[in-house]
Amino acid sequence: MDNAGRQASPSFDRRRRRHLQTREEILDAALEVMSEEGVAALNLTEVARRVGLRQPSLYQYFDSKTAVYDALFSRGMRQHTAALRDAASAAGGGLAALRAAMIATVRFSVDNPVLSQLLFTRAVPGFTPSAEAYRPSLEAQELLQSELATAVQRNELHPEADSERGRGLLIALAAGVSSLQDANDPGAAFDDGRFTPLIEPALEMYASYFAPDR
Amino acid sequence: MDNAGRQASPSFDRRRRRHLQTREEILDAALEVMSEEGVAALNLTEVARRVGLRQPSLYQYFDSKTAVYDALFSRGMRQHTAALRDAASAAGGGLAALRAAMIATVRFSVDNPVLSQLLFTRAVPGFTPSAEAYRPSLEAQELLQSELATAVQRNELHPEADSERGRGLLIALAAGVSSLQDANDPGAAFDDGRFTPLIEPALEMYASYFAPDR
DNA sequence: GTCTATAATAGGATAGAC
DNA sequence: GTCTATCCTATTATAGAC
Repeated sequence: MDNAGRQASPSFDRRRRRHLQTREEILDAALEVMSEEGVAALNLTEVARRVGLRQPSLYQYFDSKTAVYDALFSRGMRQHTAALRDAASAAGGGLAALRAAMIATVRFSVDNPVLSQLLFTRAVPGFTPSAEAYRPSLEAQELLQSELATAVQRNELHPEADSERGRGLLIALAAGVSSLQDANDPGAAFDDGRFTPLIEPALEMYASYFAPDR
Repeated sequence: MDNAGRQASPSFDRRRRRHLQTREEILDAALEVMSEEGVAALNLTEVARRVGLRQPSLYQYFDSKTAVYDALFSRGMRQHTAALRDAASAAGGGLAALRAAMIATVRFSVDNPVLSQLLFTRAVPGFTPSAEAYRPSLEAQELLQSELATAVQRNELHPEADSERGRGLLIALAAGVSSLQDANDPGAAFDDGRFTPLIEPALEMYASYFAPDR
């Protein structure tokens, strides 16, 4: 191959690292712009300005505006899945992990409202995520399902909790609290939100509805 | 006044009715376009084409694109409030009315996803509804609160249900089910939705959590 | 890899004839 | 009240020099 030697050289690695770093900066700037102008109103000229480039130079990093959205989607899904996984594993599995995961999800949604719109709603007209970008969300689903099974096995929840209905209700609670917060107290962080504390009684309500002895 | 005589004449009334009717047709077409292209991607040229007019003629009916959004918002809020009010009064007040109102809200959201995005989220960048357009939603809030009070008085719900926390949880349930449906099974009507049936156990969960004897 | 210049398009809004 | 014509601006994307 032509570039076999170049791939092995340290300068090539440095260049590639720099390239990837600039890509990240572009994505960060894109999120900023979307925060200010709206998810659907991503403006590449403004993004370029913020990273200190001219607009055509962005095409060295992304093939199109849609590619920027897709990279944001992919990175966002990975971040969300990681947050969920970390919270669940720190809580030690089972019902405690489910609680922690749902709280982490609300926190993520509220602290990243723009990204959440991109990830969880159809806010951007032409955009459909690629299969690769969508994949991390499958891991998150599996993780949730596995913790539900654990909670049932540990006799922390009724077996009915580990059904499509039970899973749906759990997710609906997190989605509901997030959207309530976003609609009625936008801009507030998770820890300052007027509605985010509702996730606690919501999970309590869920746990008592699916109590093991029912 | 100059037009005192004209206002009294039947032809003036006819003309005014026709004008208002065309306004409605424009709003309907706008919703159609938004359904296909995205809430934020309202395109006045396309709207004009669908109602059989040229784009500049729309300015006889609305001063600007924002005015179209505002009229949609106003009409949508009135429709939602009416649906909620009708459902509640048909159910006879109290807990039954609350259930009916929440189901009506989910139905409205799922059957009008685009309109719901405009009403309940910040999907359209530059747009903020006028105070007048926003008013009907206050009536809906009062109605909900009054039925909560009734349900407590009738000993159908624990007094704690009629608190900010209780109200928040109730609304979060409806919002959660709606957003779950929209995100995971978009396009389906309320009666065919894979997730809309969750509103029933959700309300059951709510009622048992706020059972009067707890 | 970044730039200038520019193409290509789209879409909101206004002027003025009929 | 509707039209044609047009303006104006914004913004994605490409060509080609350095």
